[in-house]
Amino acid sequence: MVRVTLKDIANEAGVSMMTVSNVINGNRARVSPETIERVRRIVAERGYVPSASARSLAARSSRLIGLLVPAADEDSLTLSPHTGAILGQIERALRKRGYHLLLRGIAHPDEVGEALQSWSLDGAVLLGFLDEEVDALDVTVPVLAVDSYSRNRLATGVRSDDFEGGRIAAAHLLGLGHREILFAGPSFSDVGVVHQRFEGFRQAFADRGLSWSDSLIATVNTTHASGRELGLRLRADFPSATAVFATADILAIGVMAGLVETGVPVPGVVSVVGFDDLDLSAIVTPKLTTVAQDIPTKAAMAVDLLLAAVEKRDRPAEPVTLDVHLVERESTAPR
Amino acid sequence: MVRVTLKDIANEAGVSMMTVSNVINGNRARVSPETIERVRRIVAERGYVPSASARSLAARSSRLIGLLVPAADEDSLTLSPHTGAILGQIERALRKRGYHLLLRGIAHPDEVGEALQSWSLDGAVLLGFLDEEVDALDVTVPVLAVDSYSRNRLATGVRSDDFEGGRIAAAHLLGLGHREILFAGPSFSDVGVVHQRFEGFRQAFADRGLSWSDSLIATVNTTHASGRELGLRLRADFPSATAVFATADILAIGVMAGLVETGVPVPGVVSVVGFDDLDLSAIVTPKLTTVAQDIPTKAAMAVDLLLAAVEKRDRPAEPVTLDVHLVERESTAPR
DNA sequence: CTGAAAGCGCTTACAG
DNA sequence: CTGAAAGCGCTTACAG
Repeated sequence: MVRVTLKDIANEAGVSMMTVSNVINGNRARVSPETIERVRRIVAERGYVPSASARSLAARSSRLIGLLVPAADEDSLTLSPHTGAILGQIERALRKRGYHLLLRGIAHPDEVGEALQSWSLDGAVLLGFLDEEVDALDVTVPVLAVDSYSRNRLATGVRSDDFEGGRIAAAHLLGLGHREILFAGPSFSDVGVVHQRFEGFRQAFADRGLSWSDSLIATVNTTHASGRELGLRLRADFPSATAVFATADILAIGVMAGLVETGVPVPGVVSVVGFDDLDLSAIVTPKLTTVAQDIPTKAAMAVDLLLAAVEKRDRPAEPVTLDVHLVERESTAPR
Repeated sequence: MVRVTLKDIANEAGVSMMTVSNVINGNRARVSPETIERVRRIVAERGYVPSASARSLAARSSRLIGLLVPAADEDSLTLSPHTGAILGQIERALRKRGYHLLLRGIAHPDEVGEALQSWSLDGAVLLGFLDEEVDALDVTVPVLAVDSYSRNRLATGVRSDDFEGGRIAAAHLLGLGHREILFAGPSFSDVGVVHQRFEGFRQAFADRGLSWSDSLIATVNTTHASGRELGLRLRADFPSATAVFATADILAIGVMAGLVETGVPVPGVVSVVGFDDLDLSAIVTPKLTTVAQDIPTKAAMAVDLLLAAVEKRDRPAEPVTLDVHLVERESTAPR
């Protein structure tokens, strides 16, 4: 099986390779309509597919975008439900614009540069990296970090309005009469997203002239398992808490599971609010009240901003912040 | 920013490009230890990263594997929880073996060939295609279809023991005293996986010398929403049914939701068994009894078989079938 | 153990 | 509107 090449098409059409190239790349102004027609027909007949590697070697552009996701050394990709949801959307947006997607797990930050260079990627979307990792990035092509608050000028961020999300979550619970509200999430010295949600959370107290006891913080991983553990020991460790704001749905769902296991009804005794609005969150019992992010828009925006930078051969534009809203379901009740 | 090339390294090391190439590709036998050492050092110092497109143009191999997933025209990828789980594992297995992954949504079957040719992919994993689509495939590089029973010699299949899975699901329900068991799944004229599960399901009845009324089939999509709809109308449409075997967990969970919404307790009045053992299935209420597939092994096996074929420049080996087992949780009870 | 030459399949200026 | 030449950064035989 030998490959059909530009030269084959050119020979058969009786024109130069250049002309075929122009037809294929849609430089219509440079070729006569009849030639275009003839070349098109032969391309279709012969089933010619241009070689992307030859093209990317000769041109400056590969039309390949990396989707880079952290991958602990021995582990598979961190494909949380949230990551999975955004991934599918990104592939689609890219495909519609004629780009291909290289999916790559990153075990060590240095691999980012290697991944970019190796395939001459035109750009990359970073999904799930810590701000400090994004800060340290030194890249030569446009890069876009999802859910990042990094100040690195080489990587634009796209994220939801995490501050506002934290604020409305707390405001909702405060409105229901709760005052002792536990903030549960990963350590946020290094995760801007969580930090923002925390600041918004506190703002809601301030807005009401209330103070919030900072002993009501639980530092946990963003997993169902560690949420469950927290739920199991909640009454022991935080006896005064009547409500929990968890920084991710999967975590909130774990907390509910742990609570219920120890006989604490949700929302009867403890109310729980999450963040994300996963599909899952409307399925569990009780259905989770949560701060909804617009994931399709986030993915579309990420691709738009990144490709704008790629196509202008420019650095990415300003960061973008997307609206969030509260979805009230069954996991919260008046105190 | 100009790229560091083979030639730069060769010049600096005072050797030919060929020698550098040999060092980089680990042809150690062809270069003296001192030269290797010197070249290695310079490569590290200069941060040289080989150009994958140049390499794949010159060599026969791109070390790029496609992960092809159906994508309805207007939709994003069909990234079900099951697909998402397997995807992360595949990326990891490939990365460990020095391959890169191109993720591509396929809107029309013809795009498979185009995707393979465009980037000179060394091979591809097909995830979630119908058997009839795999049947029609005419490819020139090794291809591996996950969950396929296609007879296409050009595409090897890897799947769980779906027949056995259907059998143990039904045997479990029969053992609990159920006799009127609904089979709920997608139309299986074209999906071998579902067909196999159905045959196993019936086998369990035959094993006990029982007959099964084939009016107890519900054809539904594999989504939570259509499961819920089935749950809502279950008592009306199938009044005799005391148990449901759904061919996917996400579907089973939807059925439970619909049932509970109409006041039918699970497993009090109706028992439900799923298939997959998603993370989700241990989280929902009641926790789902299901047939567990070994997804990490399925992914690893897919990659192993595919790369064996790629590296031998051969067609894929024989199809592989993986064991399944029943995970008893809370959604089933004696009749 | 090491190297000079040809070539992979395209695109990019530059001419006409 | 069309083309001949050079070159992108590698690897593959083939020599020595």
